[in-house]
Amino acid sequence: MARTSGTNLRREILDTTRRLLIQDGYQNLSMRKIANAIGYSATSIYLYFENKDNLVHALIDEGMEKMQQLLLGIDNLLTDPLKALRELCNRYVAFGLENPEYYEVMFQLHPARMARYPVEKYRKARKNLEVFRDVIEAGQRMSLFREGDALLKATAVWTSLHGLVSLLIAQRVDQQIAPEDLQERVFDQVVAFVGG
Amino acid sequence: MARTSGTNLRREILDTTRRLLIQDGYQNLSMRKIANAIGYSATSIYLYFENKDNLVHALIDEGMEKMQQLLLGIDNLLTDPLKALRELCNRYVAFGLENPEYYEVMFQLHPARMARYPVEKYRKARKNLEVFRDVIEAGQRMSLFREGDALLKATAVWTSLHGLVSLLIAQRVDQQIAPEDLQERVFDQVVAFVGG
Amino acid sequence: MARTSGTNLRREILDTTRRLLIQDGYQNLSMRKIANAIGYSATSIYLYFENKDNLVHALIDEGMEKMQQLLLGIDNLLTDPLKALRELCNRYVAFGLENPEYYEVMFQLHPARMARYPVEKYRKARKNLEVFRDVIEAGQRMSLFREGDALLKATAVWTSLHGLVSLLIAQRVDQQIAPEDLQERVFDQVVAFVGG
Amino acid sequence: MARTSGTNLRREILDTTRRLLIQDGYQNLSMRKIANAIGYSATSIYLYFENKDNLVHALIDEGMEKMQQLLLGIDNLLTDPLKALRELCNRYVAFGLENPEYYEVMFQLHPARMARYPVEKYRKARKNLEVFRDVIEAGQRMSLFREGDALLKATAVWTSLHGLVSLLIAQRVDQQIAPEDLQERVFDQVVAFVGG
DNA sequence: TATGAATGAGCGTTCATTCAT
DNA sequence: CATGAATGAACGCTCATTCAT
Repeated sequence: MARTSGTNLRREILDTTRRLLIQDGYQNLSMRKIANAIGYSATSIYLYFENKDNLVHALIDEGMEKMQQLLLGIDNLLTDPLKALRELCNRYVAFGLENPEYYEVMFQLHPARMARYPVEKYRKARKNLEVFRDVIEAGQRMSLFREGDALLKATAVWTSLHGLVSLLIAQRVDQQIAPEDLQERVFDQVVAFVGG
Repeated sequence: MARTSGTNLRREILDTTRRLLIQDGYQNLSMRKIANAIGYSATSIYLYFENKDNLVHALIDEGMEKMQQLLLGIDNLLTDPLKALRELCNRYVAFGLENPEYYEVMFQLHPARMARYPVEKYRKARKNLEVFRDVIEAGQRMSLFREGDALLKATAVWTSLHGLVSLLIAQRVDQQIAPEDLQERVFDQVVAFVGG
Repeated sequence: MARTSGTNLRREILDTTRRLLIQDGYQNLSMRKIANAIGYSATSIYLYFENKDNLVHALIDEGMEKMQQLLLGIDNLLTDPLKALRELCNRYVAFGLENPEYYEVMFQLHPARMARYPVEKYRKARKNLEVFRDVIEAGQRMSLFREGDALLKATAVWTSLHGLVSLLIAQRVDQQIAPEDLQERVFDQVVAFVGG
Repeated sequence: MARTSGTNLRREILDTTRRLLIQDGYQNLSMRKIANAIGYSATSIYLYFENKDNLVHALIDEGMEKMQQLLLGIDNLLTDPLKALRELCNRYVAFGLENPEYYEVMFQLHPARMARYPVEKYRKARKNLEVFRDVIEAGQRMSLFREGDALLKATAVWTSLHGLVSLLIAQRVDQQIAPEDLQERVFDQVVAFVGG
């Protein structure tokens, strides 16, 4: 029985999968659980996604695009690199904390545990890193930032941000530490490092 | 059939579990496999560990202690904080990269997704952070490092290191980046931040 | 969308099914695969065949007819029974070995395990046997063959040929035995038996 | 709950599997069906057989041994080859008709549809053929049978018998033909061929 | 202390088929 | 004439766990 208009089920599957990912994590994600959660038979999922990997891939894809739009939405991205870098950090972390389900599949999943993430999607993933790199390069051109391999610097920055998001999501940060304090401190570290 | 004195089986289970964990990853860890590997029946494990979660908890516990010993084994830990900080970073990352699967279980497993990790074990995990804090405090006392909340700084440092290890383990670092370069850059960032 | 004139789809289904059958075997034959292969929806098949069994029955039917035509195409079928008998054997075995999966469905599928194979189709299957019988009878009339119940003799001949094809298809013949040798030996046996 | 003494379940599984094989054929044999039929959980089967293939292999093995004992039990096997050959045929066919479930997995299963039947079991399978060969050789030594490659002749004989059994089991023999008549005719054919 | 026997729940996936349009 | 949407049943198999001994 068709409950909603056709292609909406695809959306519903994706959304429910995200919800379950937050709740139970990737390890405990199962096609049946998704199906039950949306009130359809497990078989139905296969009408919209070839298999579990494909479903997760689609989710990763969405996440990458969302993050990219968020990062590219910054004002004066290349004209005010100092401010932009800080805002990049802000938005990256905000995205992670607000979309932990995306974040987990996007960045914490070991590729060996999934069918290889298709090459063309990796390109999309890399775009995010390139935003950081471009901003750093812009800052370098304007002599606001120290010289040095911009991609490497971008990756180092990303490393810190990723650590921050990961620990906060996994609730591994000591309770005595206020997340906002830590976040600010990490941003300081990052900005200081890129050189302001 | 009692092959060895009683409590040794507990040890054997832990050692084998760790080995299997490092070899095959958490996803592929199963009670049956552990039992087979040590040549006992699966049932026997339950004589020493209430369930799988408990066993894994005990393992995390041991991992934390191992890492602690590794970190505390540094020469002149509190007398040469500058060198010590860099060596702390070195050893932390080395531990993570040498035991990737182990590291994942220790730091990436979401506590809410396992039976609650007992509070007193969290204290042990915290010990590692405290080593970083103590070194930073020592440096501050010797006026080698900038002032500021040492625990917070330690956490920020840890954040970067954790990010580094996580990304490398998950093989998410761009192929154009040499891991050693990235590592050095992150260490620089950390040391610069703590202020040398 | 109607791509070709109506009843041609039935033909297309049958042809494709046969192709898939020969390619992948009965076990791997599925309605969805057939549908995909012809570029129609799975549902469409049901417009022409009540269910999978029916489709396969129709295919068996066609196979029987094909074989019959093959057998009836022999020159001087009833005028030179000696040569004809040997050629019958030749063609029967060739058909089996060239279409092993098809052969299996035609002769090895247990009728009780499919929806009852309609009686009138059995008649068509019987036609093949009758070709053998007719040739034997012709030979008897010409005093080339020994007397005796021709249908029974035909069945005995068929028995040997079927055994030969079956064992070769199932790859159960000892590797030391060259298939051609075996085939010749069996033909000799058959011809000798009918009595030349 | 242990209903019967331990190792009897293995027996029960094997027997039930045979029963189901007659009923539904290999294609429709499933672990669940077996489990249901014996009133145990599907999981339990895996305590006694590593997987479905292993279970079927065990069955094939049993069948081979049974048949071998049956064939080797003939009196004066090598001293009265003429009688022995006919009795071999008798017993072979009798075995097939009385144990169609064994027969199906033993001789009709295409190896590609199962995990490769282990090599050492193939040896056992070959033993049956060798009984035929040995009798033929004995007859040749006593100048009772015509000369010629005994293994090839044995295989040709087997071919006919296999065809007979297969068609009878699959109920493909025309209803006008009395099975006993056909059987006798085939035996005549065989014996005549080996040369008496 | 240790085990053999057993299980219920679950996994991803495929299948033939139905039904409203 | 043809389909898109959907499903229930089944598949082989693995898992953590229990329980009587």
